[in-house]
Amino acid sequence: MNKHTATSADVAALAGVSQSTVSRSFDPNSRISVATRQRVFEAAEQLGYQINKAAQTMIKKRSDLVGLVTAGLEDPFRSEFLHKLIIEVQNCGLRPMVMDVSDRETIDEELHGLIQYQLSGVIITSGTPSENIGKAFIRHGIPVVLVNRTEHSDEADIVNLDNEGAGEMAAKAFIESGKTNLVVVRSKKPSFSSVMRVKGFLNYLAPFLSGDKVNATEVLCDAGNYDSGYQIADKILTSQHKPDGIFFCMDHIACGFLDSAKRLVSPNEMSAIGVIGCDDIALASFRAYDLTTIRQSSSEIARASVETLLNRLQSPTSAPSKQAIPVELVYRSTLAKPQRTNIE
Amino acid sequence: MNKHTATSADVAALAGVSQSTVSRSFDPNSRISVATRQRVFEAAEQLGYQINKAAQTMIKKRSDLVGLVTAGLEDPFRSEFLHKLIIEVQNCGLRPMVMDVSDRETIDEELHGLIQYQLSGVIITSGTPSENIGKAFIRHGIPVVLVNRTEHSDEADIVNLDNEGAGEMAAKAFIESGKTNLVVVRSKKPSFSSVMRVKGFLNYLAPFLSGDKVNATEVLCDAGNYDSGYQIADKILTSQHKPDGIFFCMDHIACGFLDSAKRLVSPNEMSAIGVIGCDDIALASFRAYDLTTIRQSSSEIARASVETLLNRLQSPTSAPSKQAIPVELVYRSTLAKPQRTNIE
DNA sequence: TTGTAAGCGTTATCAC
DNA sequence: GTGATAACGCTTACAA
Repeated sequence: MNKHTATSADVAALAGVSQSTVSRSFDPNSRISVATRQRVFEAAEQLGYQINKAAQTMIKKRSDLVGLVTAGLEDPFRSEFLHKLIIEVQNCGLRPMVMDVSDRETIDEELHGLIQYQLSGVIITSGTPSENIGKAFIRHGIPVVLVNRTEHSDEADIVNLDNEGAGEMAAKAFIESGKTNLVVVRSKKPSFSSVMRVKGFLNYLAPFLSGDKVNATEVLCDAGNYDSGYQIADKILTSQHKPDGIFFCMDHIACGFLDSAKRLVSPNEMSAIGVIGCDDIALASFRAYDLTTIRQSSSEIARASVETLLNRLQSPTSAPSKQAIPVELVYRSTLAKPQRTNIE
Repeated sequence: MNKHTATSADVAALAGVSQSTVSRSFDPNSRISVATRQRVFEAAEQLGYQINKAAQTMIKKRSDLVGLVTAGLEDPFRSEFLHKLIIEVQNCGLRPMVMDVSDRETIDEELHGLIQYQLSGVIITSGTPSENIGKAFIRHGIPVVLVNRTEHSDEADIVNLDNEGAGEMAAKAFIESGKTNLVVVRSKKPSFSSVMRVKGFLNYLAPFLSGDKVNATEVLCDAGNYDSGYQIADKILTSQHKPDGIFFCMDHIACGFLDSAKRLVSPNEMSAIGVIGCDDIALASFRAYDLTTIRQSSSEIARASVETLLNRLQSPTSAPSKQAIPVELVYRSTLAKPQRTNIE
């Protein structure tokens, strides 16, 4: 019907009130007589009026958009995490604006462009963007939450998984199961998570290694995906010194390995080799794999990330927070839960 | 340094030009002397100036945001598709604002809220939103692209997969392989894609069915996921009349079925049963499954969807378009490519 | 090519 | 509780 979209002035005219009264009617905190608000709402309804967010943003100097910076969405864990983030952001009345920075030359430049949108905040879940870009946001008054990216920042809030704890947990599980010849596999390209996971793994093992009873090797595969796991199996299973416990920094790599292993060693032999993955993606629980793994709760991180952002919006000047979300060992068939522990 | 974010006026002051000259300098279509533009850019750089999108949107009456309406992101095909959409939207200088409408009571109401953002367009990939909501967008001048949702709309542009073609293709492959006792499995809850896939499957089979040589049964499983496929295997493989060809409307269901089948029938027996999935998600090519399937190119649909939107933005009044993206049969080990066809 | 000035549709600050 | 009125930062005629 109406050529142009209705504005608050149109509503005001129809309701027979001033434009500012219309504005107030849509603000729950404004005290307005019930009758007036009622009349305004009816007029608004009739005209199909919707607040113009651009105008609102201009005056409030803040939109209700939250930037979600991601990369590598082909990794199911990341994509699951993004999904959870989207839900969480929505649930608190904000709008997720997603930015994928995979394979981008000019990441920092493009990210800089987000400043134009007067975002309520930015949640950075990719390792790619430089440190500087976070600072640029903060300089423009846009809160930044760094997820699983770094140990420390004196400006941005931090939410991490307990990556190191995950590594330790895997190492502990192997030791408790009496495994002595251990391998830890991560992608060649170092990511914050994988490096910390390996670190935790080796740290836990350190005292055992010196006793010479246990040894541990770090193996690098090409990438963090199924195919790399498939390939790396040759290297691991045909070595002279076959391991009896393998920790993969990502479930996907572990699954590739498991499929590949079926060609290389007998089921019987394979059953003697403990395998632990990391993330607990959906695939890990499929019967074809039934992978023992360290569960990272994507919902928990998402919840914590958004909560952190909301806290920051409430108290913009408080000191940056930092938290690590705990992880959990899920026993499945690739490493059975030991009946009794071998160590105390 | 500067307390407040720099505006074009600040830049103008520093560059010694008028505010409108600054504005023009950032518009590639404006003709401005090289020297002036240079001077403006330097001043902008120095002040860390960024265009304020809210102000820009207000005057242009259109933001560069595109609404991506999704649901069921736990389905890997959907999540992969969303990923591709995000990339495509980014690549044409627009910004994806994602809205997940899964498990939402008040979908239409919430979607209505998107009107507030002066979106450049909305791409609806979920079946949940009602027809009306699309009309509401269009009434407000926001172009709508419907993806895999419906056969017809006289206002919105449509991009579909060739779902019916996919079903036909599967049926044809079975017939060519000499399979005669066929089953088609879809999720209990009807979705546009699965219903059309089944329709295509049965349509192609119709002439053979009447000859009584071939028969086909439709089986419903609980949901469109791995577990439902796992469960449905019992029903299918323990029936008196075991099928020799099964078409699953989603790869995920097929994979669950395949894992479950390993418990129920011997590998030898299983090798006589042809299985075809649909979508060609990453999982389908894993060695554990190596599933013959109908590939739907998520990149292609994403590309087509965004292209459709851009076309619409260029010519707002042209008649709504409709296209179907072709699909492709990928032979893997669950149904081998026949050497010669049995029919002409 | 550049400057001046008039909006765009809200919210916020005053009066009343 | 309500109504004027002044921003907010940009684009775009219109003038020069």
